[in-house]
Order: sequence, then structure tokens, then C-alpha cells
Amino acid sequence: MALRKLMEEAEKLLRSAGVEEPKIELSRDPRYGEISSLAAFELAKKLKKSPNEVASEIVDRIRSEQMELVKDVEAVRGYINFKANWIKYSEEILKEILEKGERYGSTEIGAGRKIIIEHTSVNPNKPLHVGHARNTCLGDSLARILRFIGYDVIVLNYVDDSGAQMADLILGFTELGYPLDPPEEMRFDEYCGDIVYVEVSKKVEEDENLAERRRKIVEEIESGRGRCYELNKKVVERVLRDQIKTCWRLGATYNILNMESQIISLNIWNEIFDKLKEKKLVYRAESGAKAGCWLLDLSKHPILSKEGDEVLVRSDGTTTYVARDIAYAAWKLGGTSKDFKYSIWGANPDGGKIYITDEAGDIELKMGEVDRVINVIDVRQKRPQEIVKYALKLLGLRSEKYVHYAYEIVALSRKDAERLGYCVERGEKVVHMSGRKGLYIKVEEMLNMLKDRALEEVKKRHEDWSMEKMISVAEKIAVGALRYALIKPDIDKLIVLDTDEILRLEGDTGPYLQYSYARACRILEKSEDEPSTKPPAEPLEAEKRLLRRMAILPKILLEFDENLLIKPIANYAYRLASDFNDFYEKAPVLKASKDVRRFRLGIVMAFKVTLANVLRLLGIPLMEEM
RNA sequence: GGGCCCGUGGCCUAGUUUGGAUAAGGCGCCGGCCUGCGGAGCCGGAGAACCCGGGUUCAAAUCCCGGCGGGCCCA
Repeated sequence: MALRKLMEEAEKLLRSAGVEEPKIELSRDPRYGEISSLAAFELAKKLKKSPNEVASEIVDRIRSEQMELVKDVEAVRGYINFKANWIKYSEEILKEILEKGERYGSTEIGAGRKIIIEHTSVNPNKPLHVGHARNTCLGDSLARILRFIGYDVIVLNYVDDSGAQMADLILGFTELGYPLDPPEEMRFDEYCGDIVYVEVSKKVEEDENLAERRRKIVEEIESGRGRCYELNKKVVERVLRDQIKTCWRLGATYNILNMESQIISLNIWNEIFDKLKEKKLVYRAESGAKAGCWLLDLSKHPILSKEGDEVLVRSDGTTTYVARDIAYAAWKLGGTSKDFKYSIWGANPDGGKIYITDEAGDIELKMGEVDRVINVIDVRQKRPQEIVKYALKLLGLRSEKYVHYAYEIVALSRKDAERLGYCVERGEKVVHMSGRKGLYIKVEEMLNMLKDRALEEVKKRHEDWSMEKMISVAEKIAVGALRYALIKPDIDKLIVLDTDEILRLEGDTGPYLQYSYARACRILEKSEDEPSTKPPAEPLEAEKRLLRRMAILPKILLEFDENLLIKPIANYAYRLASDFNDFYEKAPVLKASKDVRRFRLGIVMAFKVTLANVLRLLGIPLMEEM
């Protein structure tokens, strides 16, 4: 790896100059060369000299050493700056990228280890809204990146098909006269979420009788037999089909769909519950408001204890969400003897099979030893997730492997909330989405708006294209724009969705990245020369900047393995594209003399490979032209 | 009342995990660049008490403590 070679050389030079533990970093500014060392600042104290004096002495000693990729060393205000021999360094960088191709950037750090990721997990009573899309895009990017660096990744989608979630719909279908089929041109998930769910929950709120009937339905669904149970199964399946279509449109894929109800019916929960009882970690409340409930003892936990013990089983014997989640989490970590059975539900667009848990299924899948279990769940679930993790620890499982990948939610701007017909109060800057109120922007809606907007632009540029081609390109732009917008901000920052803002396809956006890629493709398409990795002379600043950026991708991905943050990768993609566009202005390729042209073609080709790799990790579709 | 998160030009963000050299972008605003590799681009300009106050350090947007403001969760 070119960058590592350069860094190792700098370290070696520092050692030979007497620095025992040479600390080096990438220079912040190209004026300071490629690598900088702060070693002199630390030594200055011990030697009672000024940092600059120390740095100068070290530099003098280094200068007499043999250098390969390093061309020169300088002492500046205490810093020791290493300049690269760009003739050799450029060649190292380009060779590496062109040789590795689609694998460039990967260090195979995860080889031989397995990671489970759960994401999406939307209740099957409604269509996905933009907030859910943040979850799906984060989870899917995690899966893509972890696979790229060598992990064996299993993606789960947890489907809460149990009674309480679904009862409003079933009540609407069975007793309030809602037909089971949606009006024409409407998807089933949208029909359920936008119409039946919203209208029925409003009626239930106003009518105590209906509330009682809904409770009966919950019981019937959970009993595992009867008309409502059968109907519920069908509704869940139908909504899920539509939801997954939306996920596919976003570019996400899944390996397993876990039905929550089976955690109970297969006695996975009971097994965990028995263990908790054996270990005396749960107790039955004898009096008070929670009399008859089984609670998890949190008294030994430094923080959770302040808010009291957690109910796992209600006095009527039904389990809470947290209880089922503890059992599910224990299963993920291999802590249950009971297991799911599966059947094949379908296939992802890439052909990969999707399994669904199925009591009547005849497929068995063994999870085996896992390195980490990553759960993409919004930050409001922090406390429940903390409880799950604590329960795992009490059960003697490897709870440190259990990661709650918490992200902030997506909210609506005032403008968008008003557009949706919501009466925004004074001083209210953001409005939270609500399924029950029907106050949300659907993923499909958002993508269609983006697609229409992109189509306008495509039409302007390519009058000669067929409508089919224009639409296919517009779709990719829409997906790229949305995915980038949702993964670019820090996960612990609220996204206030502003549709006007997101519909701009300029500046720091997904389409900018796609455009840069298309530009590179144009140059390569028009040239007939063989690209070269050898610079005929000292490269231009713009060339160095791009080469430097491309060279750090492996380092960026090594850091990802430790912090699992997607944002730095999105940021990297933007910088990379930005450096290319600078290069594009300042270093013409096709017009240059032959030697220069061949070298620049090498750079363009390497850029194409590098950006393609990064965009694939982010799930941003690539286009040769747009 | 308890716990967690956020606070960087008019707006949105990067940089904070690993403290270092003039705080980096995008939007918007002002002014330039297409018969020359695609202007969804590029260049220049104006615009910042890095929320406030302490502390640690040779060095703090970054680490620690205490406030203030906003959000979330629990009671």
C-alpha cells in the first residue's frame, strides 16, 4: 500500500535519527508535505530546548540517510515535514489502484469473522417514511462496507407482526367496512398506512366500544388461531412485500426476515424467561401498580436503577417489547437452544436468497460464532436497548458484542409540515413525523419527487435519449440524492427534512458525485491511448491533490472498522469528487502532450475505480452518463 | 426530578473519537469562466466572539468541570 510505504519510511527515518517512538500523521496542508511528525514537541520538554531546535537537529540527521519515497525533510516551527518523491510516489499509488481495481481500499481486516446487522424493522402496518429510510440506508451501508473489508455479514429485518401493532388494521377490515383491496393505483402498504390505520385509530380514540373490540382482536391474534389471526398473517405478508420493494428501490438487501411472533410461539422467550428466573434476575411484583407483573431487577445497574425495574411480563401474561427483544438478542448471540426454522421468501434484486422464519419451514440455518451484532435502531430506544444489553450480560452472554447503532430521527421542516396540512404552532421549528396522524413523507413519494426533478434536468441535456433511458437515469439520480442526504450528516444529529433543499441537485449532493464519475467516463471513452502510471515530470498540484486523496482510502476504511461511522466515508467521497473536478479544470487530459496525456489517463482511470468503489459502499448508483 | 444527545459565518454542515501550523465545505449573496475532456462544473469576493465561564496543557473548536439554549428518553 503506497501510503503505508511512505509512512513507514518516514518512521524509519525518524528512528534512525534517534526518535524512539516516532509519532506521525498526515499533513493538514500540502505545503507541509505529505507526512508530519510532532516528535520534536515532546522531546523539547525533556531536552529543555525549543521544539524548533530539536526539529532542526532531527532533520539534519535524517538528511544524511538513504531515502526512497521521501524526497526531503524540513523543520518548520517544531514540525518535521516529509515531502514525497512524487515521481515515485505517484507511480506507487496508481499501480496499486489499477492492480486492485474493485478491491482497492479493502484491507480484508474482517476476513473469517461474522457480523449480524439488524436494520429497517418497520412495523408491517404502513409504508416506509423518510425517517425509516435513514435507518435502511445506514444499515445497508454498514453491511456493504463491512462486507467490503472482508466480514461475513448477515442482514436481518425484524418484523413486529404481533397483535398490538396490527389490531387497528384488522379492526378496520373486519368491523368497520374497509375493503381488503386498496383503491386503484394505490399500493397496499400505502392504503393500510395512509387510510385504514389513520382513520381507524382516530375512531378508536373517540369510541370506548371500539377500543374494547380492538383489545379482543389483539388477544385473538396472539392466541395463534381464528379468523383475525389468519387475516393478520395475510395483511402482514402483503404489507411486507410492498415495504421490501421500497427497500430494494433504495438499494438495500436482506438475508433473513424474523417474525417477532415466533419468538413467543417457538418458546424462545420462555427459555430465556426460565433462565432469568433460575438466576433470580426477575421477580413477580406482589403489590402496587405493577402487582402480578414479572420485572427485571435493575437495582445493581448504576444508571438504569434510577428509573425503576423493567416490566417484562404483564399481569395478564403477555410479554413486553423489551422482553421479546431480550430473547431475540440472546438468539443473535447464540444464547438459546431453541431456534427458528426457515423457508425461502424470495430473492433480492442481486439474486441473493431471502429467508423468512417459518414454523412449518424445513430449512435450518446456523448462525455460529459472531464477532459483533449491530442493531440499527433510533436513539429514542436507547434506554430499552441498554436494558437488553444489561440482560444479556446478566444471562452470561457476551454483551460487549451487542451494539446499539443509535441514530437521530428525521423530522419535518415547518414548510413541509404545513404542506402536508398540519397546523404548525408558533415557535415550532421542527415537526415530528407521526404514523398515527398520517403526518409523514413516504420514501416512495420522496423518490418520485426527486425523480421528476432529475428527469427535467436529464431532458434538458439529452433531447436525443429515449424516454426509457431518461427515466432509468433519473431513478438512479433520485436514489443517489436521497441516500447521500441521509448518510452524510452525523448519526447523532437530527435531520430536518426540507424537500426544497433536497430537490436541489447541485453542490454537496449525491448527483455531484455521480456527475464526477460520468465526467471521468467521458474522458476515458474519448481517448485511444494506453494509460500510464509513470509521471513524465513533477505532477501539478491538482494532480498531487487527487493522487493524495485516492491514496488514503485504505486508511479511511481501517478507521471505519473501529468506529463504524459512515459519515467520514461519505465525506471522503465528496472530497474525492471535488479534487477530481479541480483536476479536471487545471489538468486537461486529451489536449495534453502524449506523455502527460497517458499519465493523466492513468489518474482518471484510477479515480474512476476509486470513486466507483466508494459509491458502491454508500449504495449510490453509478452511471456512465447522466 | 433523573439520564442521554446536540450547540461552528444569514442558513446547513466538516473538523471533536487520536489536542498542534492562517477553522474546511455546501446553500444563499456579489463578481467572473462554455466554438476547447459535459457549466449537475470551476474560480474569485464579502461573511465566524467555534453558545458562555472556568480548568488542564508549551498548545483547546477538540479534553475536564460548571452554566445557558434546543431536542429526546424515563418518572
